[in-house]
Amino acid sequence: MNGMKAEAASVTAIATHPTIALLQTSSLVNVVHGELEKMILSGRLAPGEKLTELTIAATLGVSRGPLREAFRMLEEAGLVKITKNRGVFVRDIPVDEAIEIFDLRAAMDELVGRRLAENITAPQLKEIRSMVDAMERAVKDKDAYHYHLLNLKFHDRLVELAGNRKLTEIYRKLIKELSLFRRLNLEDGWLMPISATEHRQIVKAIASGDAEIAGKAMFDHVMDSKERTIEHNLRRQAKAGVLVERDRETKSASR
Amino acid sequence: MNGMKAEAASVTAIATHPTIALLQTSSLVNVVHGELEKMILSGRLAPGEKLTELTIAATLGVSRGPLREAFRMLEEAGLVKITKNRGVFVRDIPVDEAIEIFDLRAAMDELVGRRLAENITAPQLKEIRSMVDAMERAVKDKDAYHYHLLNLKFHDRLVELAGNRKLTEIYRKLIKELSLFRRLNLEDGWLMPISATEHRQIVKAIASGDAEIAGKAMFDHVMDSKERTIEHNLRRQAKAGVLVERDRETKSASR
DNA sequence: TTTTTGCCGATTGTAGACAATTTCCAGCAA
DNA sequence: TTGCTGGAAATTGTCTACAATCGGCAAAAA
Repeated sequence: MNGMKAEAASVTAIATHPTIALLQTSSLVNVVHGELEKMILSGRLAPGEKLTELTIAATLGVSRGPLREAFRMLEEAGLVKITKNRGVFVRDIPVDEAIEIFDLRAAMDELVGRRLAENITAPQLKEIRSMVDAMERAVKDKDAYHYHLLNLKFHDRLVELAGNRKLTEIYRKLIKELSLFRRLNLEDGWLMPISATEHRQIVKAIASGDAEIAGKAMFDHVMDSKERTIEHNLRRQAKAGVLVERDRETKSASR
Repeated sequence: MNGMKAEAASVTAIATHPTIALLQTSSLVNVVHGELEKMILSGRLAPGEKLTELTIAATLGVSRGPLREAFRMLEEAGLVKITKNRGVFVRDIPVDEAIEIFDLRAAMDELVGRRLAENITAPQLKEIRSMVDAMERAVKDKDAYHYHLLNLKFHDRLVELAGNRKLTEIYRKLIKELSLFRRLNLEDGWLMPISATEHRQIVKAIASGDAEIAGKAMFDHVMDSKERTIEHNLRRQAKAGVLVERDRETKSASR
């Protein structure tokens, strides 16, 4: 590579390179953890799926040591479940737990709403307004997927703007877990307009500066979102029957 | 237990022994994790302290593998910080983060108050009343340590009774992290009476069945508790001077 | 003196080997 | 067919060994 002679100089110089800086801070464990998380959240590794150490290790090209450490992190984050002597499985969030997470999120988002009403700045307000605009365009275009992404981003940004890092951290963990709730993703197409309207109201409440109203707007929105998601999910399950579930299990077992 | 062959019977019999049952469900990793957590929360491993793998491994009588896995779990839980190629350190929660945790806790406890006001049963109400009684006795006895324990138990029980397992899980994680906030533990002796009074009000509000009032009582209590703790902490720091801090850093650096 | 450079010990990162446990399947009996 | 029983294969749990990296110290240069 580049001149190895000037060692000291090259060290500081190299550290500015993003890829090298990454190597300096993140070990294999971090990389593997990130990789697995992406695979789980994207659905490439489906809920209930077994993660065999040797297989995954070979796939990612690492040994079992770092992989097991990454598994422990994912377990603590609630994305996988480790059973002694049996292995690691992608977690499947049951409806009860999804409901609990929504309720908790509602309380957290209420806090977000209050804080934002008190502290938001003009440019920040402008920023989230433009996000709402983008979502309304997605509604008009009937682009459910895009709307879904914007919606995630919108709420994430609101939490971030509330300025409580711990809150942000836990909020994001909850969202990740929630994404393991069966096919919560998109498909809630015809509900977009309602959701979009509520977003407009949220921004209005925040802009008004009334903490309680803004908090309530956020709280109600999440609770409504919960109702919609759960109900939609139950309907799906009823429609598809339990056969789908059995089919999926059989397929993964035969692999 | 019922008439199987000798072997099968003995297996099920053994499983009833608590220690054996533990061995069946928990691996070395879990044991080590639990042990380290206890040592950290009890203060035996102090914030900022370095946890050298070989040393800890020798102390606990395990190899580095399981220990490292336990470290990863503790890191994800926010109890230690892992720095690549430098090692594992017990985390030191800065004031900012403690404040953030209190604010978040307040929002969560507000939810707890609301839920309890709506759903609490008579025997449960009786139970928490008796806990408040016990705390008031501790106040009379000026037993700060006992009060501290009862206070933790009281709030933990309230969260538990709210019936949201996810909420309970995260609440407990936050409490653990918060316990790493410097000398939050006890020492807030003269503030006990105020806190005790607020507890009485909380129970009253819950018993009234008004969700919003109960929620607000919980919220305010946590926020007051935050103010007391932070202020108390700052005063301590000011009294001791910054010299202590410098001294500690110098000592650890020279090691 | 102050700074720099090179080496050495200590510690962490990763990989591989061995032990323990579970799972799967063939074979047999009811 | 159903259910049980061995035993082999697969998988996980743990340990040990080796490689990579860091921090500190001492010697040399400015």
